[in-house]
Amino acid sequence: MKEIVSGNFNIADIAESGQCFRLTPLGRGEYRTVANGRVLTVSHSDAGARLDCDDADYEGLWSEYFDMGTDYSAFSADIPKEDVFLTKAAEFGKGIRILRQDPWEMLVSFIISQRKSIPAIRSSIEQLCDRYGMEIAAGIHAFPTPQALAKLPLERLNACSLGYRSEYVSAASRMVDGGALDLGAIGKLGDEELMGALLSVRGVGVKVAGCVMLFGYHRLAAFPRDVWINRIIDSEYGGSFDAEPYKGYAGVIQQYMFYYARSTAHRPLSFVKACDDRI
DNA sequence: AAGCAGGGGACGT
DNA sequence: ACGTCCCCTGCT
Repeated sequence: MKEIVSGNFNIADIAESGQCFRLTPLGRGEYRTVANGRVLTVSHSDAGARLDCDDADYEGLWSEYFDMGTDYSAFSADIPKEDVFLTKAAEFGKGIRILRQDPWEMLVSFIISQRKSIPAIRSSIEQLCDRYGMEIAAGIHAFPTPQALAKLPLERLNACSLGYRSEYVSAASRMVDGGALDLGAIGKLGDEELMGALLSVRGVGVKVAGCVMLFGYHRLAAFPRDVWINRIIDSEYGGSFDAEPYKGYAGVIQQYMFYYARSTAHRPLSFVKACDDRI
């Protein structure tokens, strides 16, 4: 058991921020994540969060995964007070951290995400993992390897509700498995070049590539624009938002905007009220 | 039960 | 730059 004392670590905020699909609520404020070929249970504590792991695993594995080396309070401190929306959004989402997730898992997950709602994305990914991922604990499976997916006939992928995305996932798997796309090597490229390399994958456009950069390669300058972000830019910023002032951590700003907008829109009134109470 | 909102990219022009 | 097609899931 490892307790993390930080005002900038809230596992519920992280789970709802749209960056991960395998961090799931177990009830009673507990969450389970599957990453690094391991399973981890995380719960709230008064001071921050409680991780169900020992010191060695924390130091060797989870500290990195939860990006504990980054000071998130510094980001919100930089937001100008005149930007009322962003100031509120950052306060609301202050428990968000950008997880350091696996590039391969992010690539496939965000290819699948296109034209799907978050519950639908989660469902597809769970089916893929349950059927083709290695069992790492009772009933819990790791994300499938490129090799495992590369050899599947399209019908197997279709059966996981991938729809027209099956061909994209299959092709990407074969690219990575065959060495045509080296996810480790492109991680050494600069932001522009990395974007270019990701865009060369069929089924990957600017938005998906941005998500892979931000969540799989921890390129905090990436600012993926999805329908929620565009909606905010329209309603709060008159149709154009300049992420330039936040260069270096625009992706963190994106997360605050996304999480705040989704939490206040189309939710039960009780939830919205609870949100207001926190500000 | 049935109707409907939700969600990016490829490709052709 | 813009229009069209892809076509199913989860929620109400």
